[in-house]
Amino acid sequence: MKPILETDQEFICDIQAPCFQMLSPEEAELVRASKTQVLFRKGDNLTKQGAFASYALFVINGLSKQYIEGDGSKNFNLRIIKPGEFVGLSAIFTKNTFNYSSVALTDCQVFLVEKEAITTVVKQNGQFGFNMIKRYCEQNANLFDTLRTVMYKQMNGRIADTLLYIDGLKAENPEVFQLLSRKDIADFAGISTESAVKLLKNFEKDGLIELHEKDISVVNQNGLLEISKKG
Amino acid sequence: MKPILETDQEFICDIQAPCFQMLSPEEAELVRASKTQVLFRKGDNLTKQGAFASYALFVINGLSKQYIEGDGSKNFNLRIIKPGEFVGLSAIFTKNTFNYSSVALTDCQVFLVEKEAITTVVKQNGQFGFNMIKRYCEQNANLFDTLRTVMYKQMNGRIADTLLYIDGLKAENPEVFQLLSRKDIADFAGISTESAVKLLKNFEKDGLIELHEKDISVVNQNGLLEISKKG
DNA sequence: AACTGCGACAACTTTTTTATTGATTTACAT
DNA sequence: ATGTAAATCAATAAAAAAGTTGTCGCAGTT
Repeated sequence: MKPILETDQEFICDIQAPCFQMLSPEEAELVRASKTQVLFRKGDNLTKQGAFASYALFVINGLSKQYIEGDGSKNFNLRIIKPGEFVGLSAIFTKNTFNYSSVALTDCQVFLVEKEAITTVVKQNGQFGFNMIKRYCEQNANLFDTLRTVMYKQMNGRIADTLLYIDGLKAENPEVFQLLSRKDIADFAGISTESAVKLLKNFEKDGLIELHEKDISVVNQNGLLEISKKG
Repeated sequence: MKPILETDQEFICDIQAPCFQMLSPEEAELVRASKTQVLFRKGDNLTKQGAFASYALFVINGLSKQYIEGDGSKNFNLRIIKPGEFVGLSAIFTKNTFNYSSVALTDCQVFLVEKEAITTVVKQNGQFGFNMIKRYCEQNANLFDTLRTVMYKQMNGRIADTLLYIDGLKAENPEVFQLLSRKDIADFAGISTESAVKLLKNFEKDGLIELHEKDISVVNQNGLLEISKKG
């Protein structure tokens, strides 16, 4: 009888991603030894806000969304996680719980790498550490932008930001809008679902975007940038 | 500004569950110090098969289901997890990955307790260890039963087993059937959804059960037991 | 070869979820 | 007080998921 596979080990049996290319053979071996590969199905949680985190996740393929949970069921979407990105890095060096949740928008093949392996390698390999820091900085900058948006902009500016952000992912992932509901878009903008629907219609009427079922095309990017700037 | 709570710390601020009553004040303190409380919303994964496990979960309230994932999207449901039960114990003493997934059927308030705290307490406190072993044994026995069912029984017997199992939870959780889809029931019995639907209809026709929307009442328990025995 | 048990597929119905729209209310800012 | 931004509510429409049913075919049994 064929044993039931916990993860599809054959699918990607080694560390191909560019981010791991700079590791020495020994370091690669260390990571390899303390990693496991998991297939998260569409809808599965990659991380749960508040749960203990003894590892970081590295996405090989598939898209997921990262969000913070508030009271009630009001979530705020932070970003779309793309292949080649880490999730849960923050849990490694500081807090030992995840400070956000994330959920797979499509099936996702993911490496889990234990904390110790990452910290060891970072300490040994400056280039790898540098990359890690760079990722942190980018995330940080994005968080500041998000915070600014939430604090100072109103509906129009927020949804414009959201549309520009997601549209920016469309080149690599043409299907990205199809994966998101109106509620998801609203949760990115931090507004109510109904408001999001109405604003999208307005934007379409104003010739800024086009709505085809769930897909959205940005027609007038400068117009959206304008609205984003006005706030 | 009110800080965003990661978990509802106020909701249950101490360890009330009977299972923790036997701990000495120091032991309780150890557990308390290395625990965190998380609200898993309906549909959230409590555990993901194959992911690293550095903690066990203790369910305070809410129901969830535990299942193993195969290839494709064929899941096999193992059990309903009730308040007062542990999830992921197996990951603590042996393997450091979860060997099953579980998902919240209702919102679930859950303690996560770090591995080390549990092992320490078990080593110190024989009574607590004894309880832990007892839980293991029960789970083990259930797994053997399940295995037997899967190996030797056919559809009728399997679905009878499933109905008897879930019906047994109804006293404490009258709504349990409403939380399960026909696919869920099929996945407990290890048969196709369509077969499950047909068999349920047959059982109703034969006066063994009654179907009201999603709820199911066992009318003739002995009949089901009979079918279960016949296999 | 005929039979049995059961999954797979297809067509269809029902239920649930998501999306949409207008009307109303709340909360600030002026 | 008045106006504006945006959430909430309620009603409906549309889309997606779940449930149902009949038919077929495969794999083992007899």
